[in-house]
Amino acid sequence: MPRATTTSDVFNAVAEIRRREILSYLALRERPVGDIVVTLRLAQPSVSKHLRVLRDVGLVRARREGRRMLYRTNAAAIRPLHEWTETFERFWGHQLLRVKERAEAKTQKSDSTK
Amino acid sequence: MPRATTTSDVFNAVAEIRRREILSYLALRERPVGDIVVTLRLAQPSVSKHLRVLRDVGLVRARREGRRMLYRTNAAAIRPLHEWTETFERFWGHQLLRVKERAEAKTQKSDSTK
DNA sequence: TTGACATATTCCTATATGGGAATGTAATGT
DNA sequence: ACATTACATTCCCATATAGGAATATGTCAA
Repeated sequence: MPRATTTSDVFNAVAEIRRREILSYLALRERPVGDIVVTLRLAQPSVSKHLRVLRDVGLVRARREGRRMLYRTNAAAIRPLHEWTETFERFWGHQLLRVKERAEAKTQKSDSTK
Repeated sequence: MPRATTTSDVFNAVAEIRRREILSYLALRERPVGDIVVTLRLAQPSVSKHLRVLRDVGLVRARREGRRMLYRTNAAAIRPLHEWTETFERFWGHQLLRVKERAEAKTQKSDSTK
């Protein structure tokens, strides 16, 4: 089985660094494709393809303005990612504690850790 | 060019749902491989391979205890991900505002938005 | 209509999967 | 030494890229 599709979910979509860069760029404000091409120095077809992926998972929204397409980041779609990482937040502190605990256990050198 | 390696960074490593499940499971406490196999109902080789990826990017730590290998999640390695998503946090509110603004603009139906 | 501009799609290719099956390796018990 | 338990690695394969090149689509201007 191959890897999951980039459009299968937000996690897969942001796995690509170019797409993360695009998201950061479009978070500030709406921009036409050409601006992304120039600013991030990517080939135009490449940008269009990345935007397609981001659009499919709802990470960006688009609207047409004349010949140009204006894209902007839909920050709300990043929330699931944020929330998932947040579930680990409480363990950051715990792990420091564990290091301390192990250090103490070592000092006493009697506990068989089982 | 193919997709980046799963071990290229944390973003790619967590793109796989099985690996996210493993991380959640190992966040609570240290576990041997066999427990993951039984609990998450995955083939043993599959679990070993996922653990290998997670280890390579520092998302889990391992230590041997007799025949068993005990793995645990290294929550700190998830921080970069958490911090990246956090940069978008301030836009969640802004976007709600924008929706409101657009709704109001529509009501007045006079502004040509440019 | 014709041309120019802006973006999207298609075609091609090398590559990195993730799962299944089979096999390799390490540690323990007898 | 040998069998058993617990993991790790290797081999095979179908599949989804991401980039480059070429082409298609859409919009405006003269």
